Amino acid sequence: MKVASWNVNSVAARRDRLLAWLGKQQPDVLCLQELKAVDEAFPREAIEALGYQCAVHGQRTYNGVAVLAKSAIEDVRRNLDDGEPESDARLLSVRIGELRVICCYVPNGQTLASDKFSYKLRWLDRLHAYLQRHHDPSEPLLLCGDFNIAPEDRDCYDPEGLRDDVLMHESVRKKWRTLLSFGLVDSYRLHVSEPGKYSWWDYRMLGFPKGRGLRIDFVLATQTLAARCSSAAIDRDERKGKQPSDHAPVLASFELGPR
DNA sequence: ATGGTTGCTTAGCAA
Repeated sequence: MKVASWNVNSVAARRDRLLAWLGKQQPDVLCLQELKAVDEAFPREAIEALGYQCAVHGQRTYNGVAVLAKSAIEDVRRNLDDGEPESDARLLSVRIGELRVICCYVPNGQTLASDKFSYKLRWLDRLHAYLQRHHDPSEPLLLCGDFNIAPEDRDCYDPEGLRDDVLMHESVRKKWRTLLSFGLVDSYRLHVSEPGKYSWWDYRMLGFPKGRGLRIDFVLATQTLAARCSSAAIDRDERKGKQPSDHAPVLASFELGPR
C-alpha cells in the first residue's frame, strides 16, 4: 500500500499537476492540504475518473483538506470534535478498510508573538487530545499532513539562523514530541537518516534553487504499521518545473499482506 | 540590500 501526503497550495491552481501526479504515482491513499477551495470546486469527477474515491473538507480561500483512496472510504469525520469553536478546515479523518487515515493541516503560526502562534500551539495540544480521545496506539493508524514543524536540526537548511522561526522553535518541537508520544513514528526516518532532505521550500528568495528548505510534511504511523513500512521518499522533482506547489509530496509504502 | 513569490481575491492577507 502506497500512501502519500501533499500540500498542493490551491487545488485549482494545481489541478493539472495533481491529476498527472496521480496517474504517474498511483498512490493507494493521498492526503491533500491547503485546497483553498470549497467542496463544490474540488475536481472530484476528474479524480474519480482515475479510479479514486474522495472525501473533501473544503474552505473558501484558506485551508481545506481531502483524502483520496483507491478503495472504499468510510466513516468520514471532520475537525477536532472537542467543542471549541473552529472556523478552519484543517482535519479530516476517514476509515479505509482496517486502516484509519487522518489528514491534517497544522496552523503555520505566522510569527512567534502573534495570536496565530498561540493558536498553533493550542491546536497541537488539541490534536494530541483528539488522538487520545478517539484512538488507541495499537490501531493501524496513519496521521499525514503538513505539520508546519521541522522536528530536528537535520530537517532545516539553517538551524542556527532559524532557531526562532515558527517552524523550528523549541516550543513547537516540544509539541511534536508530545504528539508522537501517542505512539506514532515518522515513516521517512525509518529509511533515511541524512540531513538536507526537505519537503517545503519558500517561493521567495529563490528558496528551491538555493536549497533552502525544511522538512515539515509527514506520514506518521502507529507501530503496527511502522513495522511494515518498506520504503519512504520525498518526490522532490514535483517541486520543479512550471507552477509547482511550494511543497513536494511525501510517500511511504506498507506491506499489508495477510497476517 | 530588511526585499524577494504565489494564490485568492481584487488591495490585502496568508504562507
